[in-house]
Amino acid sequence: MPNPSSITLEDIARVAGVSPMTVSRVLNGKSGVAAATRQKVMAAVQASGYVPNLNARALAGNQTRVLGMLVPDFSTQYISELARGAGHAANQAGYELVLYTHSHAQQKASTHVTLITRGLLDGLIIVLPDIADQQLEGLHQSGLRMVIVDHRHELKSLPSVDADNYRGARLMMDHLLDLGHRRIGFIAGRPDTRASLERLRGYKESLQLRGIEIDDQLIHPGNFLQAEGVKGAQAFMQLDQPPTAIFACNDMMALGAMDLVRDMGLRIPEDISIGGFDDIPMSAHFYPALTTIRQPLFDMGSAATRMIINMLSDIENPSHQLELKTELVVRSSTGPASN
Amino acid sequence: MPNPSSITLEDIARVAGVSPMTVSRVLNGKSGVAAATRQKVMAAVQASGYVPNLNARALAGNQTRVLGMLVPDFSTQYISELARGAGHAANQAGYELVLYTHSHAQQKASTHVTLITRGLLDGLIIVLPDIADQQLEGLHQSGLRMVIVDHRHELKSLPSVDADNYRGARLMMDHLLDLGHRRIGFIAGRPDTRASLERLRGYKESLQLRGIEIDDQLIHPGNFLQAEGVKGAQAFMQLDQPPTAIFACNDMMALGAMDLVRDMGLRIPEDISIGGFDDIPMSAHFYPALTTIRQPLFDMGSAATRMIINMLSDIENPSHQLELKTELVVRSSTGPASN
DNA sequence: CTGAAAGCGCTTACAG
DNA sequence: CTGAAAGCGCTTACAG
Repeated sequence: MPNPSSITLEDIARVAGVSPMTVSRVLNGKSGVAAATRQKVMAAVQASGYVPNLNARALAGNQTRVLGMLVPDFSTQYISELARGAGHAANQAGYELVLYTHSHAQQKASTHVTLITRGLLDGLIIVLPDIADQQLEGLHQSGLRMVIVDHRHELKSLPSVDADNYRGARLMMDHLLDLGHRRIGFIAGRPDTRASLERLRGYKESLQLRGIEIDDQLIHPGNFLQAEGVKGAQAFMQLDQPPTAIFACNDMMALGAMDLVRDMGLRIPEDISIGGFDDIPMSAHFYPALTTIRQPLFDMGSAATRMIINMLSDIENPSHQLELKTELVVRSSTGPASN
Repeated sequence: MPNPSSITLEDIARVAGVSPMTVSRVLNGKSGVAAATRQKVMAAVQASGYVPNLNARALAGNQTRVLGMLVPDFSTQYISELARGAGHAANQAGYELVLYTHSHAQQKASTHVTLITRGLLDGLIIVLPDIADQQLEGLHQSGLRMVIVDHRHELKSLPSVDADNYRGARLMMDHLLDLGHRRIGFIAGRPDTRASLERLRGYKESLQLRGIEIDDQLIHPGNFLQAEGVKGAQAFMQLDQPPTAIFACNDMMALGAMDLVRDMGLRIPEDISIGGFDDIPMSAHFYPALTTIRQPLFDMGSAATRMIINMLSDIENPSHQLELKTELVVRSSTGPASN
């Protein structure tokens, strides 16, 4: 058996005694091939271990059947859950999913995106883009099939998938408020994300609805990273009147807040309650297990993939701006207000 | 400005008033082009936003300058650290790194690997392969540039990168033994990995060296997942004579063991010590912070990438089997034996 | 230092 | 139901 990677479609044609065209047809599952012919071709493919060259296929004008997912990094479970969902949906539909990041790249992000997309990918899922809206728009105009997960601002024109961040924040706040908390610290997320802004809006409106004044000292900037959770909690605990609860904009920052608070010798939730956002798998194993807002990450990933595949099939896709529900998951890090 | 994705090298040639050949030369940084010509071409490229078609480039016989990393899943920080390192080294050398998994794929893993590799990737890093050794060997024979990270068994012929797992296990055991522990439970990793076997060997030999008999009840099978850590710890704690320390084969299983032990109302490390392996970033934030063995994951990823790039450049690469050092990181989950 | 030709391995119209 | 031709956008020898 020769080296599979040097076998071409023409070789198969020769062995099967048909034209390359016919081999192409059976390989692509097209109709209009006699059963007997199909058999012969299949047999030759099986016997040789032939695998089509994706570059040639793509160049000849069709598609690669590989989808890309561009992520800010590989390090959080937020990303991995999204990727699991996207990968699952892609494979269901006969596509490959490939992940990449441009955090290290020297080139401008947009060039980078164009480069890898030109020919290699049929479509792209962009998670938490740190590319300017205008450039994204340009990419979209230029015909790149894409959907944004957790987009920046109000790109109403671009296909996107998000969770209902505002409502999620409201749920967490109502939970905390119902437990009697009145001073609640808020650690914000990356300020260039709509998700973060929406959660902040939920925080503020929840307070207002109960007639509680917003105290700017209780709002700390953040960036979704653990270390910022530590800093936020630290700032809060140095206040004359520290909060009795902290609502961190994601689970990793909640973890950071827990680290700090525990280092100070406080008990969770007896002395202070802590809530997160995301419900990454790990959060159930924090100590104490984290009360958080569940984003359907897996579903968001698969929904994004299905949207792209629909675009590829030119199927009309009415819901270009998908928003999935969030829900409160009560575990052990929140309890009645201590004072 | 026309749609960048429809501009070809020929368009640039026309605009710059040179032949396509010359454009190709400047794009690829080849010598033997007049400075003035180079300038003209560059200007045309800049103005148009031209980006080369990777498929055409690859098909024409060269390379894509994209490397792949095939991983069992995207969900653990063990993977993300490896990917960070690999991505960094790739970008340093002007390559892209793309991640993918075949866990959902219906097809046989090897077909899958061949498919995506045919044309799309210049080389492949395979992490914790669950592909039969023989098939890997076949892939290698067929000319695929690859390196295995954490390989299965004794594939001496394949390029690989590993940590010194045996020594790592010895370090943890010596630490525990020095703290006075005599009954130490061991939760094993995925049995088809060499890493797991080597750690088990380290466990056993450490005991023997101190003249402590090996008790099979204190060795529990595992698979590197959190849930298996829970089960292992559970089995140990039901013993007539439970261990005073547990050494889990990776950090995620150590986390599981911590979960269980705490649910039983035991204190860590006062009542029982727990040690892990990997030193994933999260482990410093477990409660209590985990004592573990550090694998240089980032470095392993970048070393693997550099090995592939060397192969691509036909640079002789003497050290085809790289083994990186492990070290003990003492934090708060281990302490003196309690009885 | 620069260019004309052939070809990489496929697929898309177009015939029959 | 099947095939001969042209072409996708590049690059590799080969000339000059």
